[in-house]
Amino acid sequence: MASSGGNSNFSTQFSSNNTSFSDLLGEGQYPGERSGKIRGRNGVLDQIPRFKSLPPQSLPMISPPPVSPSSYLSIPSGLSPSWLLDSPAFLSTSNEESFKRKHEDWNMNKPSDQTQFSSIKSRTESEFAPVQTFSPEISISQTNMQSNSAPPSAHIPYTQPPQYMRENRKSDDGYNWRKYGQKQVKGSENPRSYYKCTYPNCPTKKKVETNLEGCVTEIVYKGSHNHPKPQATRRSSSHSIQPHFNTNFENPSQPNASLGNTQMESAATPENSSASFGEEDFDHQASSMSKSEDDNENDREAKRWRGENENEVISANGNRTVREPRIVVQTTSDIDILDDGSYYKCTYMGCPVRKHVERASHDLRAVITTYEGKHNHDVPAPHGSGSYPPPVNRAPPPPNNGSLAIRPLAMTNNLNLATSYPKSQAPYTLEMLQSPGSFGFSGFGNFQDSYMNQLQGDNLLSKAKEEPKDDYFFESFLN
DNA sequence: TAAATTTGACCGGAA
DNA sequence: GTTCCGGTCAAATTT
Repeated sequence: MASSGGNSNFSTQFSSNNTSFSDLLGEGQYPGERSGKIRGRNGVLDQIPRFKSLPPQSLPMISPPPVSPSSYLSIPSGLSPSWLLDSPAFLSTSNEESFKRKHEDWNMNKPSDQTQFSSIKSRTESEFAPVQTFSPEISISQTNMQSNSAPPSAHIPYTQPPQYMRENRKSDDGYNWRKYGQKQVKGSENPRSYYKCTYPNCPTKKKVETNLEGCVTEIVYKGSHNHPKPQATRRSSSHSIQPHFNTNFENPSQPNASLGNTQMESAATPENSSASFGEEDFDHQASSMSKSEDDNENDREAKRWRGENENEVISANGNRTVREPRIVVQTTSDIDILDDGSYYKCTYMGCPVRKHVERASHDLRAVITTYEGKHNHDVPAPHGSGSYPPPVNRAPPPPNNGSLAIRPLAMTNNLNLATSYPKSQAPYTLEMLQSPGSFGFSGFGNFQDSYMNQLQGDNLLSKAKEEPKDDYFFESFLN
């Protein structure tokens, strides 16, 4: 996916510096890597985190702290990116010393008044730590941003400072997970991590597969929690606030489906409803949405206890695979749908499809999506999947082995295809659902209808509502 | 010292 | 019976 592009950007931008890699590595230690010794899976990875600690000197304005704020921060609506850029923590520093100082500032110098930024800062430290804790779309977007102007920020795989991992133990799904194993699955370059719910006697497990960039590509849940979600999920004092630039199309009423934490499982767990507006600072911003959020939260909580979740799919063997809330951002021409006023058009070259999304007058949560034309191409391939623009004739999806897993559309680096495509042209992830044996209960057709209805309902409402903001947000960064 | 992660080894099911 | 491979265990490591 973005690995090719991202890495190439990485190397390109990096080599463009006169500073050698080793110079940049210097004596600096990776924040959080106290010993300076990185236990990597291979030599390359061993070096990566060091680079993360020392941004190239010629990096532009957003000289990334352990993690590039632009990468990990989700900025709430109403919070201008330029405001962030103007904030002290975003002031450029060009050497290690200043970088460290800045990082310390982030850690130490809390503003006297708990501003929005302080909340963001706190969030950044604790949850947007240098881990790949975001939706793959974000990663891709990040890559795209890099390709345009942004620095080769911290979006580098694998190596997480352990203390950050600690903080990530409790993912944003609200449950506590303990990693008990990791495997390199054959046939996939993506390592798979195994987690258990730490709640006593809770049998729930999950497998989290991440790509080489550390982005979660698949999460499979096994079993159900036999306990309520631990408290203090939504109002986490330690994590302060989670100001998210919400593009959670799956749950439009969630202003803040949290990203971050355990890899990006937070955004991908069944309880991605763990919207985490926590601090007063953001309450007012969230207030307009909080009620519906709470209502939905209650509903989701009820579903949780019934073993239901609007974002999950239950396979024949009982596994639950969770659709991740899409964080989809348009940053380059590598998009499939462009905002065209209240209209959207497919960006595939020569594709005439346009869609019109309008809000239903009788129900503000419903939208009416009208497609004009028909796609003359297949679903765009994931970024870095080998070819882009997407080939018209793409290899069929891998066979479903019964453990139904909907791979995040994340890799697609575009608008959520599931929501972008007319029902008849749903991406293969949905087609997978239809494959014989891939689903173990009857009435799947209804499920799919429901699923699609949801996608074309709630999600599109959100999308229609959020896309322009996404554009504006990143354009603000790029300009 | 406790708690959590890492990672090589082991186990068991499937081919 | 053998091999492969996913899943799990548990000692070592880290913080």
